[in-house]
Amino acid sequence: MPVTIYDVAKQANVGVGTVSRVLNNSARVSPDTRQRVLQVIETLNFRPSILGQRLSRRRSLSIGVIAVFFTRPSVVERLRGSEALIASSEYDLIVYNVESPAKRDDYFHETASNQRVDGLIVVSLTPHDADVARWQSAGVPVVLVDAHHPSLPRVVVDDVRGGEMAAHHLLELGHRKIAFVGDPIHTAFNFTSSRDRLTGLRQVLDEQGIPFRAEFHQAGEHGQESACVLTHSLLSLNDPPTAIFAASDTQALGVMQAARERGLTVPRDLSVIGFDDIEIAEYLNLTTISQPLFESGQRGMGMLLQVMEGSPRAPICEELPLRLVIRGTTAPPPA
Amino acid sequence: MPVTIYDVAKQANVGVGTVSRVLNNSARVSPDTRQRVLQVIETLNFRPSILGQRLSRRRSLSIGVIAVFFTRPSVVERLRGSEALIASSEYDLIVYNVESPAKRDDYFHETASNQRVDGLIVVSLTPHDADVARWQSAGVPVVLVDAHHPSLPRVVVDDVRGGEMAAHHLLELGHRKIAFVGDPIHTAFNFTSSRDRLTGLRQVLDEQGIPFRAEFHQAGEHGQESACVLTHSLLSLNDPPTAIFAASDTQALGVMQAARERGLTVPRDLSVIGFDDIEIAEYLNLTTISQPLFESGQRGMGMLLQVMEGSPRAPICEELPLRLVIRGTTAPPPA
DNA sequence: ACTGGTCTTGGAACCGGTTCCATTCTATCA
DNA sequence: TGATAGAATGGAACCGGTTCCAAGACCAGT
Repeated sequence: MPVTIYDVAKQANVGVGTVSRVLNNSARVSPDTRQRVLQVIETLNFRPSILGQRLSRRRSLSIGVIAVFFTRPSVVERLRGSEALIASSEYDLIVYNVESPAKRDDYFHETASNQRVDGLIVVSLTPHDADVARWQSAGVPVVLVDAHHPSLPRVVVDDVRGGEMAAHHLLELGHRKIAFVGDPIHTAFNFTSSRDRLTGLRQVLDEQGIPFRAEFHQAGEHGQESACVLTHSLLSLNDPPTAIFAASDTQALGVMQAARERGLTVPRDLSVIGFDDIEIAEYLNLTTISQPLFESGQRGMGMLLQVMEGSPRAPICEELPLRLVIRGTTAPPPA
Repeated sequence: MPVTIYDVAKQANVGVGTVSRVLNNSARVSPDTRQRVLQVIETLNFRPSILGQRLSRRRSLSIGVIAVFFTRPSVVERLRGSEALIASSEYDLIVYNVESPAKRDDYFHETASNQRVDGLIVVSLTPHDADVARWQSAGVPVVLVDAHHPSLPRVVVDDVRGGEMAAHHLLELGHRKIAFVGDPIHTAFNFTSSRDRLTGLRQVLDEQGIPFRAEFHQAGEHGQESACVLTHSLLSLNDPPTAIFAASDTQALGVMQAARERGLTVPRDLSVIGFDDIEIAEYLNLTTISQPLFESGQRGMGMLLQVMEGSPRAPICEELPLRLVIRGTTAPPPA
């Protein structure tokens, strides 16, 4: 039923090779032959089957993105960046949403065997050496976004530095009692950003000779509700913090909610700083460490396309800049 | 280099047909032959090429989603729903992000020609009859989410009814001066929801004999900033509204921002009601009309999978329920 | 007229599966 | 024992493109 390249060839009185050459308008075809073939393609309304192309070229013409996808606004923003760059290419974008370690491993495997994708972007997930080896032996280029592996190109931010920036800001405002609300140190997904941000905070406090009290470190499942609960226990302490650094804006929302529930005014009674600068942060007037989310996805895709073009240089680690965005949720501590 | 079905066949001393039968473990193969083939598959670490399968089955084994994608939180939520359902199937999810009418038309065309996708979900975009005809003649099943077309199965909400619900709520609180902030009546994408929600509002006002003043209808580009600007002009009127119905939560954010900028307290000085119940609405304590976003994506995908299984019944229009969620941004008008 | 080179072209082989038909083998029954 | 049905299997044909090789056409130079 559908019209194939053979139909076109017959109709135009040429061989299939010639039609193919016209389609991939590269090889040398005489102008009038090309014209005739194009004419027939037009009248028959022929569109080459992508399935046939994919098999014969041994390329899937699609790029996969594996991410802990929709649970975090930051990830959506990164994905937007990747999509923006791919839209003008010949590739389709396939999304693999990870919701459990098992799912992650599934996808890591699947993308490495049969030629499901020509290239892969992995967001915020750290692959094991075995995963990397599998991708390499399968010849699948992989770029990491917001994750590290020594033998993979990647685009990252310096989370430790980000933690330091938040710490300096709060110290400069006069805070000495600074608490941290973040993810668990060990998560099923091996997330490192929350841990690194805490490290930055502690480094600065150490330098300044300010002890970081154990009870000022609160960790729990990523999310607003959890952060709210953790903040309540912080604010119930005998000597509560005057400032809270949340490992993400989402968690900062929970912190502010807890403050509101206790009748505290931010930033008069409590300063709050977040991380990421997701869209809603501006509306909420949240002071935060801004990282270029959209750009990270875009640059990751850019690097991937380059690698796929065949520039097999040593894996690049591109570091995107962080920026302290001072808005309205931080102020000097109450007198 | 990669191991094929022929390698397996030779090694196992059987024909390729037999290997194929084992792979699709359906046809009758003797137990010990199956065992032997599976053994060889294991030792050779054979994974059938998805590209070969796709061509021979003439199916792309993937499902596309066309959406005005990442610009709206509500769309992300719908997409999550679709993804959740597809993850356990054999299909890959390809996302097509529409950013202009031209892009939309591109995607509408592409998905209808060559066998790019086996099925399609279209979110919040209304296809033309010509588009529908093209998909039908190409045999591509399509399901609409948050959009209408008489010959396509779809999952929708009753936006007019939603407008009525918002109107009743505000009237019951005692408001008589109710304004509306929404999208332009005619958008490049033919969005209807904002228009329908306004219709609902006006119907109720008409019934109650309350005139709807022309200057109380403000329309502009979808988004927070635009809504903020529009609200300022509403609040600058000689006889300003006491309540504003925003066509979406995103726009309600802009409304509240404008109120804040003018030193007005919500809901004491001004009541605000939104639409959608996106995630942030709960945090902001926003009164809104809640629609099941996640579920809409999920149900759409469910319908699509059904249609693809081959239940060619008449196109179903499934209507999801709306729900008034009273939170903290609506109150009786100031005395 | 013959030689050698370039340009254009046809079509077979191939990519890696699925499917169907023909064949072989085995068991059952008259 | 021979006929027959059914199960198991091999492999050619096919899906719809791309690619490569050989061959034909054409031109210039001697």
